[in-house]
Amino acid sequence: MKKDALLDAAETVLSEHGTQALTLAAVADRAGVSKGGLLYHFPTKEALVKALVTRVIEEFDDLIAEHDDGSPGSYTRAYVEATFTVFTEGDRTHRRWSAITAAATDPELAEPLNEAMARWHGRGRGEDPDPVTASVVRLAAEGLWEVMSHAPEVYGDAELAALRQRLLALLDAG
Amino acid sequence: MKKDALLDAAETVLSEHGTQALTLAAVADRAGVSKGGLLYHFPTKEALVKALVTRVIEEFDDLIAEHDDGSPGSYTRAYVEATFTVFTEGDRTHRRWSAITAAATDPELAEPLNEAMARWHGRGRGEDPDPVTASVVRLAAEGLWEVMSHAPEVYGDAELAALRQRLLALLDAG
DNA sequence: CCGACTGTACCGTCCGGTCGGTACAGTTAA
DNA sequence: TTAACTGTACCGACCGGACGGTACAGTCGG
Repeated sequence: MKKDALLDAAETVLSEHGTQALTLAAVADRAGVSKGGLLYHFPTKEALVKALVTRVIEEFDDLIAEHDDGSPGSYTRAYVEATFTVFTEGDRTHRRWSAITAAATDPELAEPLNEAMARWHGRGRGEDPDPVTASVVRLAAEGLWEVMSHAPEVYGDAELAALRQRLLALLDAG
Repeated sequence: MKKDALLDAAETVLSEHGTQALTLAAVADRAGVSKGGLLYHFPTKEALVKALVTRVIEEFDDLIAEHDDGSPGSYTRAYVEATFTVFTEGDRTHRRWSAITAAATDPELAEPLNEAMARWHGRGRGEDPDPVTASVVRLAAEGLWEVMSHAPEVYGDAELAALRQRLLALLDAG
């Protein structure tokens, strides 16, 4: 779909030049389209950003689902695996994510993000054997996003691997 | 100092109306000062935001220091305590923090924040007995910021208390 | 011909930053 | 004593540019 190409362009602009560079003109330019053309598909900038956010959330949900075999307690494990998949992919998936969430700080733009957060970290889901341990593990994965966004030099490949192993081990021990 | 009053005003605007409401006019208005008066103290908006960020970082550093008794492995424990202090304070300290970090997504504005992140999560600091466990615990604390900002309903007082206890227990067991 | 789609010219607003000026509290010096 | 001068704090009108959004004329495949 053409919309996806436009969203791709928006993501590129965002991750290359930051939040305040995300203008309709810049996105249209990047997509090889005029501003009018862009506005035809996304009637407003808010619509564009909202689409950006929801797409990225869907992507991550899919990634979780790929690792979730439905067994009890499998969700938290899948969440961990999905997170580390993003960071070990040579692809800058996590740059995209960080840039997008940064762009969605304003009022209702964050709404889909808040909803996703509540879903990802909500308790009462997979009837974890040890819910507190599961929370700790999920929170650590969440925190990793933050640290990798602001100080990627802190965790190299080796540390990431050790971290992943430890988080999974915690789930097994719980 | 007058500058602190201006920063207070900026924080108020930020946490009440979000990032894009942070205009020089709004801050000046909130502080009961004209735009010119505000610009006198902070020659540019970037200077204002940077001051905002560094002040909040200092505050958190102080909070950590309050809980750090210097004993081996004490830093990570202090980091956890500082984090939970912020969330259990009736004060909306964490709203302020979230709002400010959200405002500092752009290029060099995030620099002090990145430096702080690297410091807070950098290994090789307190010669932790079990560095991986310490990392997990710090990351979980970090993740808590994110979750509390976007979905505060997920963790109530009871869950927070349980979480805190568990994180400290992990450090003892490590 | 028709509707999906594109391009361009333009508008209004908002916002960061500039600038000339004011008020006033010292300080100096005749 | 007082007039000239200086530095600090602050004011508010204004400017220039950017940016979101609109209007509208065109294009092109079916």
